[in-house]
Formats: sequence, C-alpha cells, structure tokens
Amino acid sequence: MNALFKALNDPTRRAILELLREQPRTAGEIADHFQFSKPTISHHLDLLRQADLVSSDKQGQFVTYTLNMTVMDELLGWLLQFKS
Amino acid sequence: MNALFKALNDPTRRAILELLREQPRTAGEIADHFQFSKPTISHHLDLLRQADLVSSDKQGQFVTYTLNMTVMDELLGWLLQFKS
DNA sequence: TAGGTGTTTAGACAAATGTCTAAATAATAT
DNA sequence: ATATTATTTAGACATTTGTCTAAACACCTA
Repeated sequence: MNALFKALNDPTRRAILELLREQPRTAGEIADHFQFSKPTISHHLDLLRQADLVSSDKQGQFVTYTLNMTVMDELLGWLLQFKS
Repeated sequence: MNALFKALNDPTRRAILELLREQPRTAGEIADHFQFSKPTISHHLDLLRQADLVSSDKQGQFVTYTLNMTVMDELLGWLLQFKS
C-alpha cells in the first residue's frame, strides 16, 4: 500500500499509467512522450514496477511495459471503505 | 489532484482519515492516537486540509476535523478511467 | 569481433518531506 | 490579571525524492 501511494504521488508516473492504458509500450517509446532524460523515465518505471502497477517484459533489447490493473483494485477497495 | 495524492502518500495521514471515518474529532483527540508530537500531527492535518480531504471547524479553543468525501470521489473517477 | 541501439545503474545534487523542540496564539478558568 | 489548556507557527535537521550526466550492460547486425 505504501509503494502504491508513493508511485502514484508523481504527475509523470501518473501520465505514464495513462499512456499505458491505451497499450503496452517499450521504455524508449514511453520516454519519447516526456521531456525528461531516459534514465529519469527508467527510474519512474522502476517505481511503478515496485508498486506492481506495471509489469515489464524483455524481448531482445526492448523492454515492454504493461499496465497491471489488479493493484488498482486494491486501491479501489481502500477507497470504497470510506463510502459507507 | 497533486495535493490529493501527496496527502495520501503517508501512512499517518491515511490513518487519520480512517480515524475520521468513524466520527469527527478534535486535533488533540487525533494526536492522542499517534506517537508523534502535536505539531507533527497538526502539520499532517494541514496537508489533509490542503487536499480538501478534511475540513476544520473551530469551536472555542477546540478545532474539530471532519472527513470530506467529495474529493475522494474525484480520485474514484480517476481510478475508474482505467477500468474500461 | 566491432559498432550501434535500447535500457539500466551509479553517483551527484537541489528541493521536498517528516519529524522535532521552542515559542506564539487563542480561548478558558481561577 | 494570571495561569492553564488547545492548537498552530517557526525554525532546524536528517532523510527521501526527482532530476541529471556519465558509464555500464545487453542485444543485434554486419
């Protein structure tokens, strides 16, 4: 839960999630959408992976990142606890 | 949205929200539930207020904090965008 | 085996964060 | 008035965070 909120507490990381909502993308493709350096984006992806918000799959030299919804459900559950 | 995620990115602040879920409480009552100093809790309450997650109401020397659900709905909306 | 491309790791650094103590403010009670 | 209680403000300080550049690693191609 800590890693989840930590990962979500950054606008760039949230934008990455919204980007991946459309389709999986490679690290490079993701980086191209932002003005930060590739190492910076790589670090953001690492935090998203630590929170289990994305999964990564290496195919050759490319690493493809995919959105992982299951952990969002955990957040949803936490949130719904307040709606009652 | 930034202030919201920032406010949620701390276990103490999330615990405060869960505490206020039961009923409104004064700053002192809230502080009594934690081992941190009162100024520290006061600061946490300030961040929660900035995110509009709680509202505060001063009556005499006591300040009562109340959970505000409307902004949680905003988060819920953001979350549901991924569920489709 | 080289050289090129995609990605991550390492290390540095300024800015933000969470905590504390001491002091200030505000309301109440004697 | 003075002291007591409730809360916040101010300032300090160590830790964490987001960013960068330079270098390393991994894979591919000729």
